[in-house]
Amino acid sequence: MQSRTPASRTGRPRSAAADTAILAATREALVDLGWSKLTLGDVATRAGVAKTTLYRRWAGKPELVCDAVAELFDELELPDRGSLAADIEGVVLQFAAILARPEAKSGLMAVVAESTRDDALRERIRASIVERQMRLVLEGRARAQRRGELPAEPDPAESARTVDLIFDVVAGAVVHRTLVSGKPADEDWVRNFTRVLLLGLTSAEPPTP
Amino acid sequence: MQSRTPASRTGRPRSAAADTAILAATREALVDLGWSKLTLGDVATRAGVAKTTLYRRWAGKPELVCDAVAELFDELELPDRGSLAADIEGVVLQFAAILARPEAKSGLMAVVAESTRDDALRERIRASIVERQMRLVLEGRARAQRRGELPAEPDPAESARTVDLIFDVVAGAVVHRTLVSGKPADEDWVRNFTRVLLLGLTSAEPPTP
DNA sequence: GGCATTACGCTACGAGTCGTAGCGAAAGCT
DNA sequence: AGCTTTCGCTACGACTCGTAGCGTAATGCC
Repeated sequence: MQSRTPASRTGRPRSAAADTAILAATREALVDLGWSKLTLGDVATRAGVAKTTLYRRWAGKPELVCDAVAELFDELELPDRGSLAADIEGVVLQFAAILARPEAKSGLMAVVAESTRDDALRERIRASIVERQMRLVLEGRARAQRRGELPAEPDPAESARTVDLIFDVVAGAVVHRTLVSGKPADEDWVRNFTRVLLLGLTSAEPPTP
Repeated sequence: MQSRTPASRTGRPRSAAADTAILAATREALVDLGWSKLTLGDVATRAGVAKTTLYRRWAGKPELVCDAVAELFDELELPDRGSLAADIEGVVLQFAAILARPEAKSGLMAVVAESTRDDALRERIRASIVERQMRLVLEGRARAQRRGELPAEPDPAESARTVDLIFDVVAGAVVHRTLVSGKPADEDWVRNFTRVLLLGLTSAEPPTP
């Protein structure tokens, strides 16, 4: 996950079971203690490994929690529900369900907060968490364009800007609803949100006089 | 700010200058050290007060940083720029400018992360930070309805739901753009965002066949 | 003016966490 | 076999936390 892959095939290999046990223990500790009271020593005890083993694999608490939280987003999928609106509603509901879990709530925002002063951590988050979400947006958009539900955008720069905008709006709204407003992103809310988003993306532009 | 107001008018009053010095020192420490390395002892030294004075006024680091960050949002205003689109663009640009400052980046997300396990802190954030932003949404919407740019919504429940949605979309998108995607919410982005949002809010709803 | 009351600065303290070093044993590869 | 790397364990200095205790300063009430 984080170790160098180079051809160091000699010596005792690292226990793969330890990795999964540590990441599971990290999520368990996030639920029980939250980010601030979570200590690496406690995680090591929960995982049944020595504290030193943890420090050999992860540089610190942010990196460990980043990897532990990232696994939560592995289950995100983009099933074909027939229409763009239904596809969006499905993915957003999945995303909201993950964010509703306490280990995601406690961990995700804290790691993002740390990343504002740590470029390496920011890149780690981008690669292991954001990347996967962004890919769903790209897939969904391409599928909708094939269906003719969204206009094709020939200019690649303009297209990239649109994808970025969609991504920030969707992910940002769900996160803000769940973590800041503290209200559930339930089916009613998602339906409303999807309606507004789709109208915004598909409506003809007014002449902006 | 956080002390009880009751008629305890006897005894030496708390120094108001100390409050402002402490909050300013907190923001300064946020810039220099970030959330995780910020200690109350260091803040006390920067502010020129004793560490015990800090603990007499604030329960802990999250409460202190919450108050320090909240003051950043005092400057938010809603000038009348003539049209709803221009009003939104103005406010969003103000909001983005605040979020671009390092003390806001480091502090805001960390406090929100803490609030996921602390109801009192969540309420403190709501009252001192979120409340003010929400009021701008309400004002802007009422103004737009007076101008006829947005449809009047007679049902109060439906109206509240719409306002909540707008708020989460606007604040969430800007925060996500700035802190997660790590890209600036500049004029181009804000113009694009405002266009999509307004189209979503003003377009006639399709009959969802 | 004197008195009660509260805030302040300062020092010191136990408790807890951090990240690391050092050791012997275990588990692979050639 | 022999070599190499990981693992579990213990112990350690350094640091931060939040609080207690004390003498002093500033205000309101009489």
